[in-house]
Amino acid sequence: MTTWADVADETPLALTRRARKMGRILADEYPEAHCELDFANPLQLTVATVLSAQCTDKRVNMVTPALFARYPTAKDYAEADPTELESYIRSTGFYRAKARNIIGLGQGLVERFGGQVPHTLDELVTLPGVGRKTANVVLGNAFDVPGLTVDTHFGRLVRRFGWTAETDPVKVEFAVAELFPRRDWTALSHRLIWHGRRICHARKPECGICPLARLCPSAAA
DNA sequence: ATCCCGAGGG
DNA sequence: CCCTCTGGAT
Repeated sequence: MTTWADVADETPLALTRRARKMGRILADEYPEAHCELDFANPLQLTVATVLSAQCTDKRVNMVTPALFARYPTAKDYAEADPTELESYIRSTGFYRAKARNIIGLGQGLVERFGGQVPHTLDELVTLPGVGRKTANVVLGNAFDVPGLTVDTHFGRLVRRFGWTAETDPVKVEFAVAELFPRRDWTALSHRLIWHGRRICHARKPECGICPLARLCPSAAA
């Protein structure tokens, strides 16, 4: 078992080795882990990811077919009536703010990026509703640019694992980036999120059936 | 630090 | 009833 006392004494090299062992176990456990938002192009993924804030992917996928049919292009969002757009996305929560962001997102894309979703993090985060986490989801899943998507699951798990004690998402991202090669970042993000949803729940983690328990200080308690 | 906001689970 | 769900902007 790995205890918190062990983690406190762990060298950077030992931490890297333990983290990568855990990463391999997750890879074996979730070989099929992938983005669970339904989308057919970068614009759809960007909008779906904006909608996914504080909402399950399953619920986002319930509203996006009608939404994407009604608003096929960035220009359609840019010209959308807020009340009508809200009616499509109401059940995802935060619907007024999300509708406002998505209209601004469409306008930003039309005015500054020729109606196309940009391929860099710096450009993506200039768009309303798109923060670092959303930008990394788009890069990793629409453009095959490696990115760590530090959301609530990701942060909770890596702190429980003792990979970092940081709570600031950007610091968490940089800390985990040190532990894994770049090419693994996107898949690792998916696997952490899948594990968080299936076993390492926020409320009642199922350490008894967790394949990582032997290497996780939070399971030793 | 607080707000935005709806739906489902324990 | 409270907590949580792949956050972001003010």
